[in-house]
Amino acid sequence: MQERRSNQNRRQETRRALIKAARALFLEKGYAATGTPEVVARAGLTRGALYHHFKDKQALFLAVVEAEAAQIAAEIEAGSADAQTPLAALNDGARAYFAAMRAPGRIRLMLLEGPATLSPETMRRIDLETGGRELRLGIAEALGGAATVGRVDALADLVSAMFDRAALAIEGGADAPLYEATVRDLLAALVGPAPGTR
Amino acid sequence: MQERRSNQNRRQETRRALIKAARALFLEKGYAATGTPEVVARAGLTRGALYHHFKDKQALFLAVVEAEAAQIAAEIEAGSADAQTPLAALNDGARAYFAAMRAPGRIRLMLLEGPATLSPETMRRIDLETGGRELRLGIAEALGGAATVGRVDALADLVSAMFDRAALAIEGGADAPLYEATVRDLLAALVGPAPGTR
DNA sequence: TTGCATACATACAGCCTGTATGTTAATTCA
DNA sequence: TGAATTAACATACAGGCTGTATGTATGCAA
Repeated sequence: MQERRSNQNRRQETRRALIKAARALFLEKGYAATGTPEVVARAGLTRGALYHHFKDKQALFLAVVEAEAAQIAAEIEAGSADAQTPLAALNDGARAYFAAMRAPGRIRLMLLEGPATLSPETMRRIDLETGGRELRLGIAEALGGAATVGRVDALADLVSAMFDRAALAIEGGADAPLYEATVRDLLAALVGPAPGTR
Repeated sequence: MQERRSNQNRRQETRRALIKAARALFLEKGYAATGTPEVVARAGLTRGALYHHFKDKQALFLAVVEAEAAQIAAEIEAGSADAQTPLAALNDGARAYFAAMRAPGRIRLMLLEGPATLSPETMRRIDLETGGRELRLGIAEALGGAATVGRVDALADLVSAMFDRAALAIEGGADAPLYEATVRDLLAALVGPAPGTR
């Protein structure tokens, strides 16, 4: 009664099982507190399989973070698809981002351990490959082409930092509506110092 | 030929030696890559001494981070002491902060591993106990009492996040003048949407 | 000076990571 | 089709690190 599986399928399934198990544990206990023996036990495999598919524990962590980033990006896109104006899209995106970041463990994974363990550059790359473009485009559009590319990038980076900090503060028990409103106001002030936003 | 030292002095000196050695290694190689054997070797002590003075490796790390925060706060205060207006003080403070963060390893220590290893709440507490008040006061003053306390806190937090991200980006090779200018403009827009800043 | 507490040093147990080696199943190729 | 090769794992091992338990000497207090 042996299951007959192609190597390709086998490989794919094993990788997924490892990433899934690791994701659950990294979200629950964090990177350092999660041992590879625990991961493979949960996946019903052995450490041999893990180190066959991933160079080291960090590579597994990277795979988990990339998958999570894609998931978060999808949630944000779903939440900001039908906005009328660029500013509205930014606001909807911000709301969706905060909602997505409420998932347990995500903040530690994506905002704390990710940068510390993988490097900010890696996180930035992942962000740009997944959801970060949206923000950059939104800001560029909202600024109406009145800014250089470099400036848009810098602004998007700084705004993204504010989003992250707001999410962090909210998880830490801060006044969520206050932070979200403050972010909204900053966005409005930043993007269009013209209309009567105040 | 025995040195005759009081227990109080002995204790103080040992603690300092441990923190100094740990600081050097944490700055150079990071928290996870630094082992306690290496720390005590550098300090000319043994692990027994370390675990006598600190509950665990994290407690030593906390001591290092607190000391470093105090040092950074001092550098910032020295660099922004003689500003004329609140906005000028904020700008000088920002400049001094960026300068302070250029010290090798500081960004990893204070912005990456600190939050990840100790928790953002702890880092926030340390920040408020050392340099963070300055920023809050500066923003409150610049806003001219037109905002609630909670709002000032949130704003200060978000602005501080921008500072951090800018420092991070600059260390990562980003265009430093561009980032610093963008931060300055954001500060100006935030504080006084009145003057002809553009 | 006698007894206790403090400041360390030494020794040990447990865990974890990464690698080396072994085994089985799939794929390739003659 | 069947032998050889390689991929996909499992098992076993070495080294290092953390935290604790235990031992020792020195300061301190009565």
